[in-house]
Amino acid sequence: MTRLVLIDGSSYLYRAFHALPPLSNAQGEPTGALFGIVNMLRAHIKEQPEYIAFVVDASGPTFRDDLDPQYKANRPPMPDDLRAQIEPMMAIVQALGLPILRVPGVEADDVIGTLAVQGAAEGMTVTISTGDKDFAQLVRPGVTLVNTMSGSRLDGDPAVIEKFGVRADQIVDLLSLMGDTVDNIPGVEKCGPKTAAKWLNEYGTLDNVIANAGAIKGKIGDNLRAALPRLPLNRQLATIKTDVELDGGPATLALRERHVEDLRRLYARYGFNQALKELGGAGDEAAAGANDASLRNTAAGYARAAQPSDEAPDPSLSVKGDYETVQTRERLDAWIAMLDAADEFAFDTETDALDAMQANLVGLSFSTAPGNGCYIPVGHTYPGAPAQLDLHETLDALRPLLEGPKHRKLGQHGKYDLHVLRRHGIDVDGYADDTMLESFVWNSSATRHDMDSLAKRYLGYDTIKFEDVAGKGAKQIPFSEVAIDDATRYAAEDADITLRLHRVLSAKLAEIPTLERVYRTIEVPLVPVLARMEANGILIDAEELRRQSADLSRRMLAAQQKATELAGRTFNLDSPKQLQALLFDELKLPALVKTPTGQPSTNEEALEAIADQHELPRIILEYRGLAKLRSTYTDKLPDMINRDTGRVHTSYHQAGAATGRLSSNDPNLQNIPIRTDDGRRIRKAFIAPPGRKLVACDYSQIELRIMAHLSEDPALVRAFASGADIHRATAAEVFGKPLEEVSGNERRAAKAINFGLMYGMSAFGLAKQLDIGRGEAQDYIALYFSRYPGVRDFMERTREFAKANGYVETVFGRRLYLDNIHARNQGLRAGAERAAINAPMQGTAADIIKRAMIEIDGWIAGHAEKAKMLLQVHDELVFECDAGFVDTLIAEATRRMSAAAELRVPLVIDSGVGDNWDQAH
DNA sequence: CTGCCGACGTAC
DNA sequence: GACGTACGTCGGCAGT
Repeated sequence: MTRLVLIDGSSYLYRAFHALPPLSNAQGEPTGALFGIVNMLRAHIKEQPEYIAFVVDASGPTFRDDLDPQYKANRPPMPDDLRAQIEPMMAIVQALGLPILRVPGVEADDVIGTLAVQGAAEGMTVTISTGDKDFAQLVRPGVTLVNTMSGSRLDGDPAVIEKFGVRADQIVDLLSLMGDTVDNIPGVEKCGPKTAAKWLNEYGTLDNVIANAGAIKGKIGDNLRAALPRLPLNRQLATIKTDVELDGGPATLALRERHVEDLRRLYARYGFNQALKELGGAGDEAAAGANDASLRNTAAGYARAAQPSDEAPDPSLSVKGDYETVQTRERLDAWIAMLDAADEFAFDTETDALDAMQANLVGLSFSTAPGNGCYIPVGHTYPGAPAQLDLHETLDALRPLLEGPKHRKLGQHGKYDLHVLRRHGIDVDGYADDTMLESFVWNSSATRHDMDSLAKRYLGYDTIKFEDVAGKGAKQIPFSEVAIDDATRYAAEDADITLRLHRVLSAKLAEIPTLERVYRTIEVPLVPVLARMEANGILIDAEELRRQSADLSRRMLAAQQKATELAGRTFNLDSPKQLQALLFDELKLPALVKTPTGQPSTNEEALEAIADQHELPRIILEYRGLAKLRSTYTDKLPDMINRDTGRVHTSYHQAGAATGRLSSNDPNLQNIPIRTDDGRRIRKAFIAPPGRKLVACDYSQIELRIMAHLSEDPALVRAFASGADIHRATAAEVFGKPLEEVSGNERRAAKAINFGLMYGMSAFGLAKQLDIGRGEAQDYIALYFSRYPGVRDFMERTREFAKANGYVETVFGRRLYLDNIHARNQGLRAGAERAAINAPMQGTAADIIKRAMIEIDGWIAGHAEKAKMLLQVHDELVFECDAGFVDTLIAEATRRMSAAAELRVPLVIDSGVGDNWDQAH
């Protein structure tokens, strides 16, 4: 078979630049992207293809620019550090003997497409080497796609379908629907790969999707219809040409002799020592293809890496690793020696369950350098599983490394591993970096910070997925039953990739000192604090909840019977759809509120609006309230009690909310009811054990205080300084009367304005909130701004900052990027502006309480028997402590909470004590 | 039976 | 179109 390799130089250059750390040579010239490219090229040459070409874009416009002036219009200019690597790259490609193709007026994509089709037609085996997914459209018999950076390979329709959900011949249609933000091609709003694939699987082709656009329901259907005129153009832009006029065909692209002296000079200049070493046997073809020994887990590899004086290990971040399964005491000791010699290493644990408070350890993995890694199985139990090291012996041997602060430990979501290890007797110290948190601080707007997503985003690397080794759904097996070879590939890769990610992300954070500081002084120290709070858990009175459930059930049944009677038939009160049919079709009640999808809503507001016309809406509201409490709280919480501890252990998600807030899940203890009497009763079931008390300390009006601080509004700052009830003071200010003459209604209005402002509320929203006219609401707001002009200026400044910079920041420098701040879509843009106004306040509050938690945790460590921190609810901390320690705890905790930030207004803490959480308020 | 999404409602 | 940030439950539906 004759082989033809077509290398997409432009895509690799960009991807290598962004995936690799900003390396430089001894002269300070940037070499990161170059390094990735050279490794990729050497891998291809090693295969000795007969024909090969390195294809790059020529400068100047192409036919796509003629089709759409906006094409690639929002591409940022090439970074200088990347531009500087182009000439050296071309020189090395030349010296390696690769034909370079650069065709004016034609994009590299189209050159590659044309040559691929010609090559396949001539019977060649064609490999397209690229980092660009768009090329999947060219996969066909004889044409394979590879990405050496991620190791992925598409060699036929089954592989394409697995990756994209459609056949290769449908890829263009898929891309047309999705659009491409990088190339500035607008697709169907909200239509990603999943939706596009779904449509194509249903209708086959883009033309058929267009023909049936009327049949697609919902908002996404509207989006599709709105995009229809654009789609044919998208298809033209997305289609890679296969019929470009070229001077020569594939047969003119023979791999030439390499120029050893040039290579030697170039490799030396850019510090590619490994490649240089392989040149040693000049003319020896085998040497050129030898694997990079420093990346392999040979005994020699360990010895080299174990020498601190040795040069840094090969920093390639984009190759597949080579991993060892550690099954003997000798190999364990060898790894321990290597870990001990490293300043920092990445670790990961594998367990048999997702719940860190229940999971058993199945194995551990470690990595000390990109590409290396080991997996130490200690708990695989399937029939025929090979002998493994003893769990306790292994942990004891690793204990000095893990429990000492000497080595910097890196993890991805390490809080989980800290829990697992603690429950197996290892108290980790020196947990120094967490890639999930690095990613979160770097860009909190990104929704996913899991390792698979980060590897893809920052390394262009496709990781082995959990389901690849353990299956999914009903067929999923616990990790303890995964074959050890599979487990090693998966688990050691986790540690390896964590380490590589850290190299990339820590370099990024270092570029922005405020972010680095948020990460280093807030997020990283918070990890063990949260782990301790989660481990503490809170005691639940299950009997009390059962009684409440029974009471709720009784009242639900009564409501249900009444509802059936009123409706004249049975129906499911839990079904908005059935409710909608009953209320608006059968009973002909007016549908005054619509859901976001345009359906008549049956939500609280809608039912309240028609409650004076029929008895049923009121009954449904009654039922809803009861059902919510029972299903979400009184029935569920008793099930969440941990069998071993007898307590409920929530899990705090540290990278969950873009503003920097924590979130809580399994169960969510940050939304336990408090506003209604029925709901509030649930808090009576959160209790302290005999002889102990629950203490709750909360920041009084912290976000409004932050608004006063940020806006520097004199009247608002003065109001807080005076210690007055802030809503009353606002009412007095706005309505122009003494504090004591403010009516209840005026205070309520002022409170609504205060809160509404922080959320970017409009007059429309305020009117709805207060059930007043829109004009009246507008008057209130105008009056408010005339009294607090600093607040209006602050809001305007914040919007302007967001528009100019694309992000807003907290007092401590945490950033929130606002992707939609320049959106064409008015609704999206307005939403981003509201988020911009809210985030500095919500985010600063989050920073402050996190700082307080770290300080309090440090103090409480010396009193661990007497007091424990249990819960955080955004502006509140809940503790459990000995009855005789309450006063000390309140004094010490409130002092630290107040001192967590120096603002222009005081930070006031309210506190309460009780036998349960209700009393403690 | 499983997985996903919309609707709804709880918290701060 | 109109109030920011979360999470959990349920019904409904598509697919296995």
